[in-house]
Amino acid sequence: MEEEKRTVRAVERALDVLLCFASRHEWGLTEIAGRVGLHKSTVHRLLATLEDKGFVTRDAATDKYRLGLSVLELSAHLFRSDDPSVVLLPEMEKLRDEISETISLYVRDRSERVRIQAVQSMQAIRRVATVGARLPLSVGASSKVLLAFANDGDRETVLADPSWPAQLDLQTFAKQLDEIVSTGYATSFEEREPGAAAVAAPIFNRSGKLVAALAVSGPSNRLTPDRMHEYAPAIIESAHRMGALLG
Amino acid sequence: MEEEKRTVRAVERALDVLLCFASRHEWGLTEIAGRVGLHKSTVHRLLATLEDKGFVTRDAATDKYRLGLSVLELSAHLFRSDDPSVVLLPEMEKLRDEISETISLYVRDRSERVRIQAVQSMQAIRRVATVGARLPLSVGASSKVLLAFANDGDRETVLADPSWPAQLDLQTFAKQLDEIVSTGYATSFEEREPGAAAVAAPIFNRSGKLVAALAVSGPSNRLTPDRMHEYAPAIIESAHRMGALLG
DNA sequence: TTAAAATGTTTCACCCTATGAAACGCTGTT
DNA sequence: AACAGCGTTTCATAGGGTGAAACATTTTAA
Repeated sequence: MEEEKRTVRAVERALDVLLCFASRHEWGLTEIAGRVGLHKSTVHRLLATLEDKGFVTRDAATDKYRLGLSVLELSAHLFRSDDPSVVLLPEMEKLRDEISETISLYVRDRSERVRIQAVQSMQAIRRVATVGARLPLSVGASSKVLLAFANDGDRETVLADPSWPAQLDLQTFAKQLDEIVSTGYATSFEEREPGAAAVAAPIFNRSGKLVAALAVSGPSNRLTPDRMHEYAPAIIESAHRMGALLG
Repeated sequence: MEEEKRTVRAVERALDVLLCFASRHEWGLTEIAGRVGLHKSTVHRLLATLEDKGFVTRDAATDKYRLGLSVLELSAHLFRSDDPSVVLLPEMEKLRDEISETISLYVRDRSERVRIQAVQSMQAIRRVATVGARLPLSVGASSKVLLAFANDGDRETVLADPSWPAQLDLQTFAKQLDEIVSTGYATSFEEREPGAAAVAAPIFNRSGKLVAALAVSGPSNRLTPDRMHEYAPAIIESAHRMGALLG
């Protein structure tokens, strides 16, 4: 039970502080202290360090903390030219132009998924998808794709995760995933967000490894179940073409 | 001389490690240790912590370290809808369409400048400007604008900075800056990069505070000195309009 | 094939340094 | 004027970060 961790506590805490800014732009010192469960003076020191290195700044007006320019600097180097989010962008735009709905690209990160790329529909009513969003793996079409086509080991690890919602019946969920494997795509209708629906298909690289989920999402009155199944073949085909572009 | 620093050493070091990735995508442990001047085992622990929190990942193939998805997550929250880089984007695009050269937006950060927004020229030969780039404050049109229109205090602080290039004659440089204040804009011709030229004008917010520099840059054979002076009025006017949009 | 070099990983004893309680200063509110 | 809320600073304590060294593993050289 000892679970030796070879990490640095002070750094862990500082990064927790930094990650507060993934859910809100501006934080006060006391707010952060409350959220991360540390003493004010500790957080104060951590923030001073983060500020010194440019990872946070203080808003001139409100005096509250915000993300700093070092984050921007790093984000410029996040992706290489051969990364999925770069390589697949043109194909995503093509699919968007074909279907006229918002296209997202998700990868699994432990027991969550992260949207690593998005191109927006140009319709007046549209799904707006922000790159970088971290979402649960338990709901949504792309979640189910990422789980359904994962290695058995990965799938089990995720489902056994303590953060997994207990009310979900694992039996029926697993059956649902197996169904997705056989049809080759997944749909969700007002599953995570009311008024929104999505279709998703897996992207495998040339070695056959699941790399990402390609999702089409939009308002549920336009993206009806019928319409989604109608789009599915085009999405799967697009996902195939994308896979061929990856190492 | 003691200069009490109320920062956390371990965190400082971890952030230094992280900042390595601002100059290159992939790093090996030993490389990083050499760069930041720490022992392998120390860096190993710091990297383990950063990895645990998702700030770095290890490339499946090379086993080297890369930036992780937490950085992407944070970068999505870098700017609020009322931040310059967001508010000024449409006006930047307008200027780009008018002049057909790449437009950049810079802010000063201590003794450097950071490109916080950019829209690219659509010409075949163009200046490519990446958002997040950190550049010296000693050369380039926007540098001179950011210094020329800064508070006297700020200007002096920067020029007194130990990182300031010693070979630059402060007398003539200061005179140059004063000239820029009177003309209202600055130019640079193959100053920082051979083959590149730029014109820049200051953006003041409604309170009259210098917030950013607006720069037009392109290849020096197209953006000749004559052409730059010709463009200047339009750039200044655009910068004025931008300032009116800022609090 | 062996030897050597380089890279990443783990252990461990020492002592530096991160920690949180408490007190302080400041600003705005009642 | 009294109060509440926030950020800042100080300080004694012990908990934890540190780097040397040894180990494991892969890559390069001979």
